[in-house]
Amino acid sequence: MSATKAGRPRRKRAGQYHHGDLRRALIEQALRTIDAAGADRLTLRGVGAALGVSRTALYRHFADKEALLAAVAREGFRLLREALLEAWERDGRGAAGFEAMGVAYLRFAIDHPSHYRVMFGRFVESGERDADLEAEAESAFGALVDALTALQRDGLARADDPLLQARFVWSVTHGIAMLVIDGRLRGCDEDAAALNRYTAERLRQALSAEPAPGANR
Amino acid sequence: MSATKAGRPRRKRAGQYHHGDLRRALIEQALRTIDAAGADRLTLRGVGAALGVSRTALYRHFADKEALLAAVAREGFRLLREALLEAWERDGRGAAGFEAMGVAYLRFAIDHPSHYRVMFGRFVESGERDADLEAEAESAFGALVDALTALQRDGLARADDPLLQARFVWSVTHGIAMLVIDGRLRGCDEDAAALNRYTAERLRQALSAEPAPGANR
DNA sequence: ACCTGAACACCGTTCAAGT
DNA sequence: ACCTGAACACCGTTCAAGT
Repeated sequence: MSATKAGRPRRKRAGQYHHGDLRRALIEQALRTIDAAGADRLTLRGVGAALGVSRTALYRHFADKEALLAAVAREGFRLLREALLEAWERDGRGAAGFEAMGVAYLRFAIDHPSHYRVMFGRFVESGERDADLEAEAESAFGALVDALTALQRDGLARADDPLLQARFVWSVTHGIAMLVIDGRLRGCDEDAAALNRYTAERLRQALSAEPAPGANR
Repeated sequence: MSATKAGRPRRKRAGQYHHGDLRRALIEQALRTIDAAGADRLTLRGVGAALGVSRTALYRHFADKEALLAAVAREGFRLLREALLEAWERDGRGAAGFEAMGVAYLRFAIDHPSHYRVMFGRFVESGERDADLEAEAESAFGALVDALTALQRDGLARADDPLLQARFVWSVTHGIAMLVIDGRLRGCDEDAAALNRYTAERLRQALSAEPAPGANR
């Protein structure tokens, strides 16, 4: 729109570095590359080139490649949390909403397998972890804890430690997500659907108030 | 011992390439590096140097770096399968043996987190997968299917499709393993132990023959 | 402040050449 | 057959210099 945007697109004008938020643009470009080709194929030089920016411009906003990946992972947990909350609330904050959360979780992993992989499996040996990333992951996990607490209040789930219960549920869901995006279920669609159905049943049984005989409480 | 081993250790003797099985040595060296520093830190040049061999010698035995990693992953599934079978048989091929398998699985993941990570999470975008690796992974999974089949025969588990049931159990265990080695459980030891205990209980409940009323079968 | 361009120390992989 | 050494096309990262 503005006159300063005119001129040859390949040519850099003096004083015209980059439009508004380069940091944001870097994250989004990295995410595009990761979704399209996987995190292994991500190069800082490629990200810069795609944005028409020098390959060292990135270092003004990120300490190194790991920091960029941490930002991408953080963005993933933010999107995941939003998807979980949306599903939970849309389907009535009850048993149906809880199952919808599970579906939304798997959908996220299946739709963005490379992004999902960056969110986990990083920082094994790094020792130090990004505090913001940690907080965002905890926040997404919190959506699950809150849902289970609500279910317990309404007598729809065993009255166990919600944190422990949430970790168990997360383990199951994360495990399925990994098996699916690793392609370890052969007849992909059908097998995955069957596993989802079976798991939902088993989870219902595992979390229901114990009906077994002999328990005095 | 032999006279040919004498001489300067840094100096290469003419005609003395490498002792017996270089392929095996390459896998084991790669595994050492991965266990010590993580798969990200693995370089082919480093592996060659550690073995006193040129950095291109590797290409006589592996097509590329990915192929070496596939061999390392395959070795992992072999070791995992052995650990699972050993636990299952040692503890009596029953309910106790089944729980021992779970413990052995988590022990493997915790003792070799980087190796465990290489076994999963690879080959997202590669398309083609190593057939031998696939077979070894299937074989390890088979140990779980066999155990569940035996439990069902003895009336110790619901009579569901063993394959589906095994996938569910694997998902849970894999999910926990990932949470633990990602360091997502804060008070590492204590929290992990509590989660293991809780999960074992929930799994018992989820796999027990359904005691719910109203079922006519 | 933010960005650039050259430079450095690495990679994986290829290939003609040695034994 | 198996291994070597030089070479190629890449990386991430640093840094003095520009505006």
